[in-house]
Amino acid sequence: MSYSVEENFLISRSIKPTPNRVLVVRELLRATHPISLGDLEELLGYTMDKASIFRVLELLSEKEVTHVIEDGSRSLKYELCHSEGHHDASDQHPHFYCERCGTVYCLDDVTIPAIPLPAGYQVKSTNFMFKGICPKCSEGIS
Amino acid sequence: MSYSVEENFLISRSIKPTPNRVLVVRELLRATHPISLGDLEELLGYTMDKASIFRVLELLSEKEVTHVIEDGSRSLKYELCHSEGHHDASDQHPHFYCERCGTVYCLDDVTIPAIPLPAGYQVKSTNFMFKGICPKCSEGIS
DNA sequence: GTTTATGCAAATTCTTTGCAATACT
DNA sequence: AGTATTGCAAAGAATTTGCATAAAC
Repeated sequence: MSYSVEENFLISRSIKPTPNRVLVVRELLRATHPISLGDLEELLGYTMDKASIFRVLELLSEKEVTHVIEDGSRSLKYELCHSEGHHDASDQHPHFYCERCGTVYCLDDVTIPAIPLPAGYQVKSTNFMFKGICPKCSEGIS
Repeated sequence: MSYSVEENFLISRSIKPTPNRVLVVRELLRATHPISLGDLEELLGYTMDKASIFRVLELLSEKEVTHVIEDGSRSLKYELCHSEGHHDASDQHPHFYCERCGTVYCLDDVTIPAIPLPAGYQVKSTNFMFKGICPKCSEGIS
């Protein structure tokens, strides 16, 4: 008996793969953009209660498996970290929020140079957001 | 008859200085950190309705006189732009959100190097946030 | 049998709007 | 008079919690 991709994903991060967690992780793995709790409800066909989705996302964030993205819309968006298990420099790619279509793009290829802060600030995480119009909306395609 | 600092501030930005606007701007000018609508209510001794505060903040944001800061707390925070009238590079200083005391620091002295994005992204504004523990909380002073 | 996970309902919190009353020009 | 501003009340929207049931171990 073998595990599914989602189960492996969870087990490798020391999280018990319950049915709801598997479903949520499946959507997060599929997603090409950060998605909100409401997006997940919709993607799952409103078969899972939002409190349950909330608790899965809460757990994934606690375990540092997801990033939480604030993009200026009212709702938080989530995406899986690229690194395994912990936030690190490779996760600190910036995001781009399209003010027209609302999509959040992960600018994976954009590296943020090291930015020295004044003494005393202990940085745990970063959130770099660009806002404007995305390529698709610029072209009028989307 | 001369104008107050707050009135001058508003007039120079083509905003009519009503009593509420003057009071809100006074607090924003005094503030050393970005503050929320709730903070303003408290600072004003709950003499101004939150809907009124909201509309002043809305107007100031429309006129690009304030920045809106998302720091991971549930509430938006506001600060006056440093430049006059328009967002520009000098406003793009990063912020630091202290996860312990909730304070948002403006890292004015920290300059973000120019970060080239892939073709097609039209950047209108940026929001760079560091999160962690601030110097005061690190020392156990605050 | 105890712990963990889930769904339902509702509470919380923050933001935003409708509308009547007031103030300004 | 007519427009703009304000306060009060309530609506909206998203997040979070309490609790009872169901599942897992």
